[in-house]
Amino acid sequence: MTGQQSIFELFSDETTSGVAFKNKALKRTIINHLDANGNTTITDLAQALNISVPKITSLINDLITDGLVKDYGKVDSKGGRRASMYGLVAESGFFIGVDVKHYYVNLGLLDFKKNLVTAEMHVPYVLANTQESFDQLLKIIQHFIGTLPVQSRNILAMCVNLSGRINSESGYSYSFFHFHEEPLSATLEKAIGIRTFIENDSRAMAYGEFHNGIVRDEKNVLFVNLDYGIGLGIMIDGKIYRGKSGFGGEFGHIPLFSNEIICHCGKKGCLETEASGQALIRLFKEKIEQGSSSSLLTNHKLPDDLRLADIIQATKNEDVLSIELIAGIGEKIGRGISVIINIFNPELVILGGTLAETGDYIRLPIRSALNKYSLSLVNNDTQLHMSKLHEQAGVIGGCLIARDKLLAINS
Amino acid sequence: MTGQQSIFELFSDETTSGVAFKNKALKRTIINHLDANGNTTITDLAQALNISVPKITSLINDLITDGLVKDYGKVDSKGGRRASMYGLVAESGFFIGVDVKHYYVNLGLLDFKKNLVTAEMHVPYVLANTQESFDQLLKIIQHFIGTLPVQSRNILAMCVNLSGRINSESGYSYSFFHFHEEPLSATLEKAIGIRTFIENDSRAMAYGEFHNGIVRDEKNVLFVNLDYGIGLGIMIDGKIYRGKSGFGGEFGHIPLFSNEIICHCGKKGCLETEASGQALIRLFKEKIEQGSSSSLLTNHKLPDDLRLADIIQATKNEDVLSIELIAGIGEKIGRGISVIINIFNPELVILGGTLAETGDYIRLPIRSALNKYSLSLVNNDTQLHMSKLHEQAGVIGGCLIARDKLLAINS
DNA sequence: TTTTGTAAATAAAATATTTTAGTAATGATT
DNA sequence: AATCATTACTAAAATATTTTATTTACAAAA
Repeated sequence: MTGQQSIFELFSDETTSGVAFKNKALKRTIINHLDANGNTTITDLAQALNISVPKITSLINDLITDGLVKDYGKVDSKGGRRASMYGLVAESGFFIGVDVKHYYVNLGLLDFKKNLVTAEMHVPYVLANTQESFDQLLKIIQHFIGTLPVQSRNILAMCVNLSGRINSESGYSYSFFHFHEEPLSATLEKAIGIRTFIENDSRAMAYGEFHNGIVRDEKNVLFVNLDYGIGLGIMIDGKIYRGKSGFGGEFGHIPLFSNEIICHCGKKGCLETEASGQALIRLFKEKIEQGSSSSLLTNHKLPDDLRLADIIQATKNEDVLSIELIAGIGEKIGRGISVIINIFNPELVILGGTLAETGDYIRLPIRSALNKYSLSLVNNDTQLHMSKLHEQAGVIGGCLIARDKLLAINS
Repeated sequence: MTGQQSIFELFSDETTSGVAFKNKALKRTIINHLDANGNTTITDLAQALNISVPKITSLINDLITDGLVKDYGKVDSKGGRRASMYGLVAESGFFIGVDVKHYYVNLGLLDFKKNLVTAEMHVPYVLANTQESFDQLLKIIQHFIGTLPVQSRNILAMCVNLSGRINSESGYSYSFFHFHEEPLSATLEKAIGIRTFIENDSRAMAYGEFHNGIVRDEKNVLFVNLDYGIGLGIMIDGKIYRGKSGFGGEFGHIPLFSNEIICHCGKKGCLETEASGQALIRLFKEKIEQGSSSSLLTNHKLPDDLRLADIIQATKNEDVLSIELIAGIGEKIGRGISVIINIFNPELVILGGTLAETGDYIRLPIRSALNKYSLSLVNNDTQLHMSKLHEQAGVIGGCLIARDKLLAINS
């Protein structure tokens, strides 16, 4: 009976009570259902939600006048009157994801039906913990918004992914841009003018894969982000797990090795010291110094700023040293993953991040290490897959987090 | 309007729909609320559940005629009419927990309000994977039920805790008593005549601590069971985590060491090979062979079947060798725990199981290992506490699992 | 004591929701 | 092409729930 209320109004509980409150809750339930199950009929909704057909009809009509739902035409029938299909309206709202990497930024725009409308990949940028770097990031975001084909007031929310320790609930980032008293999310929100969330990069990528990537019905999934560092995104019971202060999934710093390499976290023996992009680069340089050869050498010298992307590219050109080193790294990563498989007994482990782009070169050694180190009973339950969204995992994940946080989905 | 329906009826969804279904759901919600929040008033319930006062009144009256709820008298007021307090009825149903250890069984009876009515501890029994051992266990359970002061038809459910790999959803036990095609829970149910669930011992103990022990409002908690093996119970978002097939928390077999000791799981380097009760006994025997002295020696010889309990007792008598070895074990356990702290960033880690009964002898080396191996930011979030329920954790946890599975609480 | 302010409980009225019965639409069958 | 069986949808009736108003109960202040 309300009609024409804004999305923001529908998704806030303030000052409503009694019947109005219940109707709002029911509408949100319907939107959630349509989101999770796709377009459906009134009869199906009534059955799934245990609400009478006339009531669903009236709620759906409300949602249609609100512009959030529309009639997608009739279904085929096998005898009997054909039912109308109702579903979400893609254009009723948009969401921005900003995936900040070490040397570039990816940005994307998602519509209400979870389609990626636009993506701008590899915008050059150097992430550093300075005010200049932050200002630079703001400019990149503002420029991106300027290029978008949608009105800015239809952009409902944004999520910025950063590496390091982030409490996405409070909005504080501890590893980067922690310059003010106020949470980073609030600073961003003021500067950009859009409701903003922040999230750890690995968790955002994981979120993308979980809700718009390779995951289908699995509810307990691990996503391993293989990049300069090694990150972990955890989905439990269909929800992203963040830990007490948002520091869950610090997989790179579990003390798995008995070496003397001091990790940038200050401890010794971290997984990351031997099984990460950083470690790969270190080993690569060591090998070259010891006289190994590689297609990356020009005049017997490595480029000054040898990047992970270079080595990954080299494996695609069959560079033997790169391939060998990646196999070694993979074996160690596999040992790390076997730890979390034993603990989580997940349905699926996804390998993502730049290193995962080497495909079987990294997957096979990981697979064999899992067989070696995981309990077979536990291991048999667990599928190992490569990322489906590849380098877009972060943007898509970011957009989805913005969307789902705003709509209170999966929370 | 229904009145006088049985608990089983209320907690099954079959063949009900429409208003009747919704009323059942509401009643369950009320019971859940009373369970979680204790006795409360109609006004409070109406506010908390967003249901009108007259409706709550009528549901509460129904529950009273059902015998599930009763009036606990008036609250004090500071002006205004005094409200009646309503709460669950302790005697409306009972639950049995059976905690099967290596050398004894603990049994307990819990009432509807989560009070432990009776417990019979340390009933002698030797756990072995044989039919005889199983039959013996059945006899112990039947005898216990015979001694109880409540009618058997008021015992609503039972849970049996076993070590090893257990899928509590399907009811299959893989490490013990896997003699038939049918799930072990079904075999037990037929033999005893009470609705039966089975659960992994560490998870059951964890469940006890989570819902009736040291945990207050924490939602992300780890329970480490230090016994002959080393088990892990995981609470995430207030719910016990079981993993895909119920094999989650295989903490004892993470490959943390680079030793050559073959674990009983068949792998090398498992945490359990160096940080567990088994390892403690092995080390103890080695030390004695190498000429160390201990109060456990009689005529320079160890008892043939040296048990963990003996060594734990010895520490209480200030036996130096036992204390030293436990400190060493603690250090290694601490390294293992630091792995899961980094991954989970939990609010609380609870140390339980027989080894935890050595108190500070085990806690302090664990604590110092955590400082050494955990990321400090993550570690600062995490409290480390000893078990509150001690050896009763298993029985209480078992009873609670039976109760909560039947009532569909926390699921 | 009486009054007053406040809150709970109940009753009555107003709304809302479900149920039931009936109508519309459609493919399959005759 | 007409009828049948089936399902969606809609209208009206029946029931349920909330809202509002009233009564009851209680402590503190006058």
